[in-house]
Amino acid sequence: MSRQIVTRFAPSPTGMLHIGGVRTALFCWLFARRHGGRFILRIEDTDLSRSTDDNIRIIEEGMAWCGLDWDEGPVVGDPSAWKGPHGPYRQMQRMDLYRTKIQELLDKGLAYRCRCSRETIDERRKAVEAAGKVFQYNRGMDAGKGCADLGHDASEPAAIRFKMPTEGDILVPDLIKGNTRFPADSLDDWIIARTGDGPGQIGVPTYNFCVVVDDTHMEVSHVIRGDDHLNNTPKQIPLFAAFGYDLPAFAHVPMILGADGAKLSKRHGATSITEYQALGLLPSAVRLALARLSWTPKIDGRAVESAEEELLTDEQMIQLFDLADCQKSAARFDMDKLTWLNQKLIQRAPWQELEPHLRPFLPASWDTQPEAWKAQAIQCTQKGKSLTDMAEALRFAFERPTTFDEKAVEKFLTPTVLPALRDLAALTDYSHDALEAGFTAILERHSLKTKDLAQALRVALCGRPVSPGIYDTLMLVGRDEVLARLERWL
RNA sequence: GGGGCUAUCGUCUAGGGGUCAGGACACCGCCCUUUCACGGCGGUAACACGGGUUCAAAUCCCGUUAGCCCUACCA
Repeated sequence: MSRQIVTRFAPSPTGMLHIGGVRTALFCWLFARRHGGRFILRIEDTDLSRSTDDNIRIIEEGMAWCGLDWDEGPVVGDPSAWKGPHGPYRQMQRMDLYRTKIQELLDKGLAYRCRCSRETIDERRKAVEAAGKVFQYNRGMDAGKGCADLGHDASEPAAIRFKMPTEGDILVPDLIKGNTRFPADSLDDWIIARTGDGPGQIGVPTYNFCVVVDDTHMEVSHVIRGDDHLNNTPKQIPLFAAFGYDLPAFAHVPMILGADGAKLSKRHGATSITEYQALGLLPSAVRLALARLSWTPKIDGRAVESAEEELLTDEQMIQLFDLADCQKSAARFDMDKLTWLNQKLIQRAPWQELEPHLRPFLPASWDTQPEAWKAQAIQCTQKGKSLTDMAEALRFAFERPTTFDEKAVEKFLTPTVLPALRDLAALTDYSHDALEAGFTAILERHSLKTKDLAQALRVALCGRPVSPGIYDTLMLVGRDEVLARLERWL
């Protein structure tokens, strides 16, 4: 009987929800969904000095906006509530478990109390480095100088260190990177719990300790995380062994770099998911773009081969997702590709589906418009690259222009078209067909080309020579308002 | 400094001994056109470097270089 597939995304609430984190979460989510498993959101808030409730909320909201729903994890807006059988899902609320497990290690002699102060360690580090060596606690030149063999009791505050193996290699099996060997002597006895507040107290455990305990107790089958954690894995593996835990499968996914190949940071533009939302991107486009960095979907064993095949739905992504088709190397973030994906997804979405995403970018009066009007407004602007483009393209429908493109006025609102404009005011039926028929008749009467009248109208109605199809423009503005806007030119 | 990961068009990538090294985005050109766009068609463009192994290397091996990660009582 095989274990159920369980993945988890375990962000630290020390800042915005980074786009790289979202990608990791997306892979975890896709993998869980692909295998009918469970996806856990766990908050790693053991860094007391940097974690905040605000940041936890930002993570939850960002995940929700991206459509990355979790089966187990915190309940949005209620710090003391959670869903799932393995809670709580905030590490600071799991201290009792950690302390029990640390005591267990202490009792078995697999960990020890360390009373070395930061100052003394700094001194020893300097000495070792002065000799041109690498400082490692209780290794090499530092061997025997620390607390490893002193058997300190709990009478004084102490940090807890884990006894790491000193010989051989530690093998890290990985579904993406393959097998990697780390020499045991490149790792030292690391701290699993910070110095406690007083004698007998065990302080807040550190990340590398909590992940091992939590991943096991939450029955995580596949640890999918950024490859910046690959180097942490050989520290964690002996800990799994010390507890007698089974090893989960590991999959370290490559980092996302900025366009210049450097670590993705603010100077590359948007890094937090909230910024992508504000840019007018569809969550589905963000998901696809992120998924396609370092992952090549294979359809019948063949990589996608056309623009059409690039446009995968969530269902297809879930169906196709396979860690074996993931790249080992880091990928640069490509805003152009995201923009293109966004445009294509906007184009093919039913207007009703687009409406809730578009609404935040439109004036409040949008809500009072009739459904048919909304449908038309959306459909005739669905060629835009983003929701913000669409909103901008619809401005004319909400506000009377206050300024006019001078060059355009000069070029299109010529004395020869004004009589045609006057005739147009006589049209009363604003259905598409009637407008077209009326238009054609007016053009013939005044020997004008479509372009002449259409452009003149655009400038008079919108202030600039750019708008949706001219009949759409007229219909969206509405007859009364068309007449009002035309008045100043006649 | 030590340890680890990585390396095909500008970008994301396919390809894993014999391919004209394929696709997508971007870019350029042409066409369509009531504006802006959309759309259609076509084009430019890559195996980091140096050694091996082999009849044959982008592909396998070694080295170099470069980038990234870890080396915290951060995660």
